[in-house]
Amino acid sequence: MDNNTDFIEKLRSSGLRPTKQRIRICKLLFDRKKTFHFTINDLSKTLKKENIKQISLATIYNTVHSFKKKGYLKEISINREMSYFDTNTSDHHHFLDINTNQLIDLKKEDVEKVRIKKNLPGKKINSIEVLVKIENSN
Amino acid sequence: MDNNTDFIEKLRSSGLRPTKQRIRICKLLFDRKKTFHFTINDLSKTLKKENIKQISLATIYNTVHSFKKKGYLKEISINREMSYFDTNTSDHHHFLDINTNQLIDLKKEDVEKVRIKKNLPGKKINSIEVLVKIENSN
DNA sequence: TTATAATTTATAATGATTCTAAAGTAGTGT
DNA sequence: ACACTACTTTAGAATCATTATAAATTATAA
Ligand SMILES: [Mn+2]
Ligand SMILES: [Mn+2]
Ligand SMILES: [Zn+2]
Ligand SMILES: [Zn+2]
Repeated sequence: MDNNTDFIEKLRSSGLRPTKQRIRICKLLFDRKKTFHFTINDLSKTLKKENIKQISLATIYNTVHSFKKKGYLKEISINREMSYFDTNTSDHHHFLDINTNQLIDLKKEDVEKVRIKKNLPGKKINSIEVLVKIENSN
Repeated sequence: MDNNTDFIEKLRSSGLRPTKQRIRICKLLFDRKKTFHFTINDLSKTLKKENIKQISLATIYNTVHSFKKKGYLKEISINREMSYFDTNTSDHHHFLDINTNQLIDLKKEDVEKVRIKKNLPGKKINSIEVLVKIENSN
């Protein structure tokens, strides 16, 4: 369980001044036992519900993108309508439930290592992303 | 090499009236030896270059989405900024060259079958998409 | 040929994201 | 504590891809 000092350190270490807005965002994102997936819209609504004065959208976007750049968040883009951020920054794949639009982590051991047999001269692999769409089986 | 009659048949068989706009789009998309990837923007620019009277953007969007719904095109969404359509409607995966933003087909034999070991009760797999990002290796 | 429904088109609306520039704040040095 | 400066926040405007609208055009069938 992190405390403010940890967040301040986290922000500082990535070149961001610890403002109260950024610390509130840190609390929401990183003060948890488990990692999770969220959209900017989710985050913005949660921040609004916390009564206090609301944080401007621009600050939310800027902060989330800074965290992404610093590697504290990963972005999982599904399509033009759906983009999730992920507090799990390890290398992993996802289920996408197309009935609920929920993203679910696949652990390393849940997916057999993906082997690519094709190789393009002058190019190397940067990353491999697997998205498994699931639906109700009824 | 298809001819107009084939396109008219293709349109008819999917419940679309063969208008000259749709036939021009068919020609561009399907009158080729090899399948390819394109964006709406690519398609729109190509259509503009063909001197003749240009086709409205709304018609381009509507037609492409109809073809997608009918299964004549697949959509490969990379992120909010990049969405490709694919005239290769078979089940296949992709390289994305992050230096050029080019999408490249991976054939079935280029990717070892992806095995998912996790299983959620009440859910079944709808599709598995693998995106392999590549970059200059120099 | 005429009637009807489908289609095309120009244009407006939408909505997520980014930009702007004015007001506020954190860090630094005194 | 105070003042200075650079960084940050904010509301609102701008952007841009996509979708909606509704009037004019066209394909089809009687
Ligand atoms: Mn983004
Ligand atoms: Mn689409
Ligand atoms: Zn995840
Ligand atoms: Zn393809």
